[in-house]
Amino acid sequence: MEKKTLDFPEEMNPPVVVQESGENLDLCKHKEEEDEDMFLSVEKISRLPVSIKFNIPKKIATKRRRKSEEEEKKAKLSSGDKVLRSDEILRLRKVSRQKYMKNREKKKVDEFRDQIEDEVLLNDGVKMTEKEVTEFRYKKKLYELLKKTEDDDVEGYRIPDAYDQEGCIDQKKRFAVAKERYCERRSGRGVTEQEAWEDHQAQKARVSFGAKDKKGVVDGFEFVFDDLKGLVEEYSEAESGKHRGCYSKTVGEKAREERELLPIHGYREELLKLIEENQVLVIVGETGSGKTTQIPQYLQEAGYTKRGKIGCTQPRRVAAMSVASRVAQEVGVKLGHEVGYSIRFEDCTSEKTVVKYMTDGMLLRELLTEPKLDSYSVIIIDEAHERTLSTDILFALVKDVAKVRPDLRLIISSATLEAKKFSEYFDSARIYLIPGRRYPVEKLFRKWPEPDYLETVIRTVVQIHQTEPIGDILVFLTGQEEIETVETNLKRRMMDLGTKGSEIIICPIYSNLPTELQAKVFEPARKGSRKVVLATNIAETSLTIDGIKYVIDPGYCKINSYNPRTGMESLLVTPISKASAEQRAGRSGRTGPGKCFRLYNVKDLEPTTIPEIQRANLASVVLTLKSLGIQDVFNFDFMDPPPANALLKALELLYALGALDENGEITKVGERMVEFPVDPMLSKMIVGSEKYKCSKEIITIAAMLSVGNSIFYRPKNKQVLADTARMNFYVGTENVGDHIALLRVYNDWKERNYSTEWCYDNYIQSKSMKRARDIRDQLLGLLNKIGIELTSNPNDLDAIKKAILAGFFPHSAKLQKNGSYRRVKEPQTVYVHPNSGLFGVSPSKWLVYHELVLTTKEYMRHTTEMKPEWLIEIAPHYYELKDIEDTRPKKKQRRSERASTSKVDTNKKTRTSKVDTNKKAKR
DNA sequence: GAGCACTGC
Repeated sequence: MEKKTLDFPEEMNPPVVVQESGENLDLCKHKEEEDEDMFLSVEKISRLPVSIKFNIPKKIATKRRRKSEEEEKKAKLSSGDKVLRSDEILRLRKVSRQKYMKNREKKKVDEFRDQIEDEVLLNDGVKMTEKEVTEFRYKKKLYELLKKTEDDDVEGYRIPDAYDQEGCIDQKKRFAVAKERYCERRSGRGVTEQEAWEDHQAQKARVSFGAKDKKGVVDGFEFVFDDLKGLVEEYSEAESGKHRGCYSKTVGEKAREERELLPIHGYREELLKLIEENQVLVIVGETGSGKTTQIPQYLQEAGYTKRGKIGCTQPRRVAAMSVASRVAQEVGVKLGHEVGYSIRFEDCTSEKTVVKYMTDGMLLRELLTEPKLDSYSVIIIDEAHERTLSTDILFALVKDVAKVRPDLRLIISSATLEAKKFSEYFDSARIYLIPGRRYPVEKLFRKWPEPDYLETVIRTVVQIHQTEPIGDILVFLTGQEEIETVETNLKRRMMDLGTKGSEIIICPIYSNLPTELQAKVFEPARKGSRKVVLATNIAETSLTIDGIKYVIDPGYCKINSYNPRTGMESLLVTPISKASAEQRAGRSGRTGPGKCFRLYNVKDLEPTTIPEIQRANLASVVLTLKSLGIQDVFNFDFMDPPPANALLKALELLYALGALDENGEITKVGERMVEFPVDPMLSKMIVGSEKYKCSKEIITIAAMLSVGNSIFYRPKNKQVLADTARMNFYVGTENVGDHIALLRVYNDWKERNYSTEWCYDNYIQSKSMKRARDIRDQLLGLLNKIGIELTSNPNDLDAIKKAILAGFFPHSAKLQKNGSYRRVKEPQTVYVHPNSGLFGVSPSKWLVYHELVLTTKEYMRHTTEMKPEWLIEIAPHYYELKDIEDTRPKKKQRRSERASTSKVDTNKKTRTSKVDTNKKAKR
């Protein structure tokens, strides 16, 4: 009580500022100078679009200061603030009249600047008009004149910062002040600020019961964010131990000591108690709380490992590896002994392993052999909010397992936005909040979407470069094409600007970029220059770049969605979700306070992205479920059920492939197929290769196809050379298709001893080839496991093509008169993809293709010529003679064909619905 | 003559 009145009079508490999105940006409890700055800057955030800002000195603002209070209220309302009660305002004034006036001043300055900006905005997107240029000059002049009279030494134009009345406060200084305060407190009172803070936080972290206490959860969570202030530096030092110079202690010792500095440390006992008492616990642990590394250790220390392993899933391989290595260090054991990880192609565990990190897909695979997870005592599903296909399936499966195993503990770790949903899903499981730790990120945004965001991106980069303190810039773009466009335009712009100012180094990064070119992103920029990273979504979660201080986020990304009706995939440029926006902004606050320039308004965004399970091809998912003995996939306990027609399509396909029988139960073939971690059509192709004595070739092709479309590298300036190199794999007497070409690429590479140089010479990505080799090795092992003999038939291309058709017979297409193709079983026109070796050569009449993609047209990717009679030979249950009949009289036959097709369709439907009914009956 | 974000088993 005393503390409160003495140090922080209540009337001095800044008002709670709510951004338009509803987030509480600043909830400082202590009245300090920077609080007011923060208040101002937050207020600015809610009103200022990002563009050239003019720093108008106080003078103008002073003139406008004496406006009525009503107007002030209005202004506050319009900026999204909660209006202060008028008595509070009066008291506030009493206490700090002068300061308040200064704030007013600033506010009015901002308003004035807004007016100017609105005018600038009118000309936004278009190139500089005469009017704009004149205005620009005029304002510059005005500014300079005013500057003379004001004793202000700020030069030029800049984006508003968290400034005080004198201008821009250096963020570092700001934190130095905060730290000073922290030191003072420590000496002045018995309680250190850290202790006080921990006390405070301990009250904040609260347990809530499912959705019943939603408000509490949200409030509590948002509360814990930002009052770290003075502690931020303390903590970050602890966290980034590797950056510290002196190593008098061993790395392990240091790591162990640092454990105690993590925010989660204070909640250890409470957390353990909760886990003991509750079978399922949803944990909201913010970035930097230490949950991923600490919880498994706490559980181990509490003796959980006596009953079984502690498994912790991660959505990404690198995460599983690096976290495991960190924990092994902290515990002081060798990685792979007591602490290990398990990812595809790499099992770094032993019999001793009690804490096991793994990818979510890996746990799903383990469930196939160990349905009750008997060897585990605790399962932690980390980053559950990312909602990968695997985690979504895992949710339902572990929920089921938990019912039959009361001793099993389940911890679901998620970000705020979805915590409530997870809790509801797990039968109102408890939610526990652990505060995180991170640097503050100032968010500036546009009220309206940008008409030409690439241009705005370039302008913002230039502006940051000219007006903001040193620090690298990260720009989020949707794809390679955009990255290349921005790169060339930005270079041009920088040239136009001449030599004044320091240089910028542009680093593009996207997953298809060869590794050696990707490395450039991680090199620190030369002294005096600034790095500008142009990245796709890869920089959102997958890789972290040090030194980023500014993030420019246009708010879009490409999302893959699968259309079950047409069986076609397409990549769509889509607005990101609020969750993504937060994640992107956070990328600027990793090593120090950051700034994020949003070229959109957060309030226009959806809260979360559509989960993958609702937009993916489900063939593989359904086969996995069937193999786990889940009969009724329609009533499976999905957190967000996928569309019914997507499930139906998957069932139909699996039935056609022979993986399911007419009752919808998994067959022998299906059991074999499920062993292979590839798409069901590919696994059927592998299983089918046994018959054609070419399993060796087929697993190579399957591996190459699994890698995707990143085998051939096609740099912009060497396209012709790259294309010529690619066509070398197609030469031969026969019409070599894309599948055979891929086989040749692999075999040639193997012949050259897997040479990287050979890859360079042939415009092939060695990274992809190495991946293909890994996959092939794995497939080889599995072939052995299920007892398919490794046979080779390299010269019988027909045998290989037939084996391909064994899996891909539904993907057949026939040439039409106009040169396009038509799918045999679906009334759909498709085209050979321009990247195919069959593109532009004398067309083959019948083709089998690997996949359909919708870009500018409906394209077949990876196609190979085939003979129509093979369709009947291989898939007599699927094709009739009519389907492949060559010549026919025009009208009559067509009608009959249509009739027969629809008949087949009806048959299929009845079959499927029969499958369904049976399942329901069984249930 | 088009163009492919990112993961995972």
